[in-house]
Amino acid sequence: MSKHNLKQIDRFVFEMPPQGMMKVPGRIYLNQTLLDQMDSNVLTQVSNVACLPGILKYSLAMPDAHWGYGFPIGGVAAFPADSGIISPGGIGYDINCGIRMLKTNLNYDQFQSQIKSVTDQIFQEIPMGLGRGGLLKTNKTELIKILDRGCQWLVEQGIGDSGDIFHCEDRGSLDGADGKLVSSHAVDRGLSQLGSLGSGNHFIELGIVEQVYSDKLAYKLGLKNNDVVVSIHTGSRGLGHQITTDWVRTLGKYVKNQNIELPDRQLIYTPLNSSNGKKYLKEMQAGANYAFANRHLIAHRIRNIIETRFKKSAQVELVYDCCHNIAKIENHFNQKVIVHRKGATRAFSVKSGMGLPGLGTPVIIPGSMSTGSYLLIPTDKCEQTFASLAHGAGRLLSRKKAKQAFHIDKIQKILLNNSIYFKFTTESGFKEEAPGAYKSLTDVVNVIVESGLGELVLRTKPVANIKG
DNA sequence: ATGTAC
Repeated sequence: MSKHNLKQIDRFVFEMPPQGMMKVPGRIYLNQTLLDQMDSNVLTQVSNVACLPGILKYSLAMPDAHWGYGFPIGGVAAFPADSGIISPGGIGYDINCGIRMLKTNLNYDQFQSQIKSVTDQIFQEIPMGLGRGGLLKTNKTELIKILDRGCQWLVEQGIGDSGDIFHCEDRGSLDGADGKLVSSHAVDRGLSQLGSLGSGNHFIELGIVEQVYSDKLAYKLGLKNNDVVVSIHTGSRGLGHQITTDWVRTLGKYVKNQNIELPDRQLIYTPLNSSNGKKYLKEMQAGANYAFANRHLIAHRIRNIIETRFKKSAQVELVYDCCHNIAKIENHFNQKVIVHRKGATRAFSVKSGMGLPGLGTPVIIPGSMSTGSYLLIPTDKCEQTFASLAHGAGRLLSRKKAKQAFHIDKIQKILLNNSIYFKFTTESGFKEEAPGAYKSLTDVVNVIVESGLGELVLRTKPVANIKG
């Protein structure tokens, strides 16, 4: 599948007509620049996903789409909940990788003198990087409760408050999760990492609200110009990875035994209503609850750091927490479906009654470490995308290419020129995350806004960034 | 993304 086979059906929508085994068309939301920059393997992956049994409407790719395991990152696909399938490739190894934004009641002027020391303290106190260590020591019994109930259990233990739950996708806990099903290997990996950032594109960023596009929407979110915010991007660490590894192995055998033909071996799946499908769903939900709890614990420690430093005059509250890698059972087009979002954000408009009162589900879209984030509110038009939007700027260069292309000094210079203080765990990880390794966040957000899928609320500017 | 291989 090449780019010239794409048919432009709207200003920012390109369609891939069904060919061969494709059951539905592919649809990609992008502009000409993003199309030119896009790896053509993404098109192949979109068309491969379109071949999966029972896929509804379209195989979708968001404007930040790039190459991934089986499905593209930025891929969205829905299947009937009663007769459809679930596929680990449509969720990703890092189950419920996601982003959480916190707001403070401090403005830039009040915070400025403390930026470096707060960042240093966060860097020191939050476990990060590839190794071991987590903020909360638990035993297996407690961990199973976290797998079953996510943030809700933590709040019952006195960690965080009800506001932390309310401002979280699915209130920080997925029903149906069953921690008892999770392999002891996955549990063991999870025990030592609960409350840790990880590595790769995981980060903690201090930012300020630089531009407000909608006073009304920003007010509803409790944000205004110059407010200091903190964003946390991480997922389910080794536990989620191990759950996925376990199921990729099991389902690989199933697909082989059933002689199921697939355009790509990485697209292994199982019927959702099979015994394996139900188990995988429950384990995936348990992994998602672990990721919610992980972000919750990191946020809680950052809250303590800031509140202690500012002598209790400071308040740190959750703006919203969005999942990026997850499958959800939802209603779309008058049907109960399972939506796979892999590197995509849930986007229900206010009409849905989901998310926050009078808003819908806020969508936080972070860029590279030099660009900050956008906050948007989905419009009713997001029905077209099974209530999904982009999740970031999207990689332009692979990790390998980024490491070859960028020198550490140059990245540091870019950040210093932008007055962004930074800390990182490894030089190679830092290079992989160079700003130049990412596409333009403005292009991604423009596609969303110009195609009528989202309304801009505000943009933040980074003042400090920590890379795991 | 990931104790970057079973």
